Amino acid sequence: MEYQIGEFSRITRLSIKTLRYYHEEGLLAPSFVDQDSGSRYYNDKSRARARMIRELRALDFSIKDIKEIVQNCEDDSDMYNYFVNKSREISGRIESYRRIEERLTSMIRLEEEVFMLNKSQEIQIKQVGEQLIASIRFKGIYSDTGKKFGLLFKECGRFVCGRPFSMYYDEGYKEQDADIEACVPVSKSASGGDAAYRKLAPARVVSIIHVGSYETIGEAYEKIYNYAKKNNLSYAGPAREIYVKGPGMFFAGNPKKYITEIQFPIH
Amino acid sequence: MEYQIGEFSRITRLSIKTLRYYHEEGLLAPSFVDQDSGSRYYNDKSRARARMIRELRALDFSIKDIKEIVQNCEDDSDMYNYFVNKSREISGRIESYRRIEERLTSMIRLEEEVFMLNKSQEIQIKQVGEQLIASIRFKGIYSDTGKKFGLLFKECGRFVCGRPFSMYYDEGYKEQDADIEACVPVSKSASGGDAAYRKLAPARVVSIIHVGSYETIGEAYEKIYNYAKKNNLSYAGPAREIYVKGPGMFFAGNPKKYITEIQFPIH
DNA sequence: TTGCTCCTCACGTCACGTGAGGTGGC
DNA sequence: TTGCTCCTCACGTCACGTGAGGTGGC
Repeated sequence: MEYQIGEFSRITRLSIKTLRYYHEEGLLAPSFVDQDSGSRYYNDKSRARARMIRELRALDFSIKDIKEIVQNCEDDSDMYNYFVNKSREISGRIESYRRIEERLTSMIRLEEEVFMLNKSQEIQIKQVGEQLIASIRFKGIYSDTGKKFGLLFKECGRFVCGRPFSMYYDEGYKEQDADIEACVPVSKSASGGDAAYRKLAPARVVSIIHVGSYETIGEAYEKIYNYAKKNNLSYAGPAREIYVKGPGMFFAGNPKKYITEIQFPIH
Repeated sequence: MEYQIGEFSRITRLSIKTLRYYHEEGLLAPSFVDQDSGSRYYNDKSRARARMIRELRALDFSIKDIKEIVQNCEDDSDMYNYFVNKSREISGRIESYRRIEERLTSMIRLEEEVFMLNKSQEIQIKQVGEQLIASIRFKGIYSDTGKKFGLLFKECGRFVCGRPFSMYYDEGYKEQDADIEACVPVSKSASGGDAAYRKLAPARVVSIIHVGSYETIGEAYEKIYNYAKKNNLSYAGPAREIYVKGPGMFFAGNPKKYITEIQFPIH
């Protein structure tokens, strides 16, 4: 049987343009070409070939690969090496997409958490679990903390598994020479770097979410103090400031939208 | 600080060509362009932007996407929808690559088995396990079997989990009206189609590998009969012919390389 | 003069898809 | 004449990379 290109296209589910392209590439020549009109005609042999090309394309082989395969192979087992190489290539691609997916979902989760926290601005008492942290304790001014986080992120990289936070060891506010510990939750401890690793015991905390720039964080502390007094709570250990949302990975963002959670451990 | 394009390229790990392309696309304009020489100069602001573009490119966003993002977003959380969509897209791609990988590895495994069988051409007695099969039993000539396999593959599709085989119920060779069952191992039974599903009991079998076209399969039967006589074995149930390697998925291949395993159940 | 860094412009990539404009036979 | 099917030719895609050929300042 002979088929016109339109018929053959429907039979093989390859578009007319694709068939013409394969002809041009010398990959799938029609069985006959009318010299006057230039019309292409295909037969059953072309059909088998078209099917094969389709299958190999579906397995992500390039036109160039397929040309080579039809040149060199006359049996499925001759294609063994091509399959092995292609499989490696595909595995590699899956792997790198998987990594991208992971990063995307972690950022999505992060933004969803931020969204939730944005809504719950009540003071509450809650339990926080034990966590492994990497930290750098130093004496200096508040704005030095950023650099310490930089070091921590550099050292812990992909083992970072939570938001950075700092702990304040002074009894009150100090402009200079403050005793600060920059911390980051990690999934694995290491050594040889700038960071110290330790487990932070579980704790009961009074928590408040502060939305807005760091300049106005005093208001949040005020609320916590008032709450603690009213409810007769006594502090246990240094306060933690968790940087839920600050300058982002991509945009510095609007400081009015920054989110900080303050946690005061209590007995 | 201002940087020439070469310096900036090393800082950002974006090639000079890439930087020029981003400029042309209006995605990352230099902070200053020398009108005489056309030389581009970049500053620290360009640096932050370059970093962002790099990150987004690494997450597989297109240049067009990134243009839109920098237009519409001023905060990481504004990118939420872009992340969600990209994540879906990537998941889809992973899924389709996973399917390709699966097909490739199954074909690789198949060819490896064929390779192994090609080497072991001794008669042997072995145990075959229970298997669920889909089958069509019919009376006709040997060459009808192909069509039945066609039906079975069509019906069972991706549930096929082994090589097709046929069972012969006649006592001797019959040219016509032979009583044949075309079978295919499956992982799941169904109903409503042409196939009957049942479990094939485990069995002890005498097995021989026949390499070569089906025309010469008589030789293999001869060897089996002789072996059975010499070892006083008595048959239990119909013989199975397992089509280990016939015309391939891609190439018809050389019939001299076809492989058939004959299994004779024994007591 | 040589070397270095920068520039623009044109072309290639990969597997087709999208027209525009035209033909031949019912 | 209209409709249908076929054709060729040119251009677009996406994010750059690869030259060729040239410039300006040390």
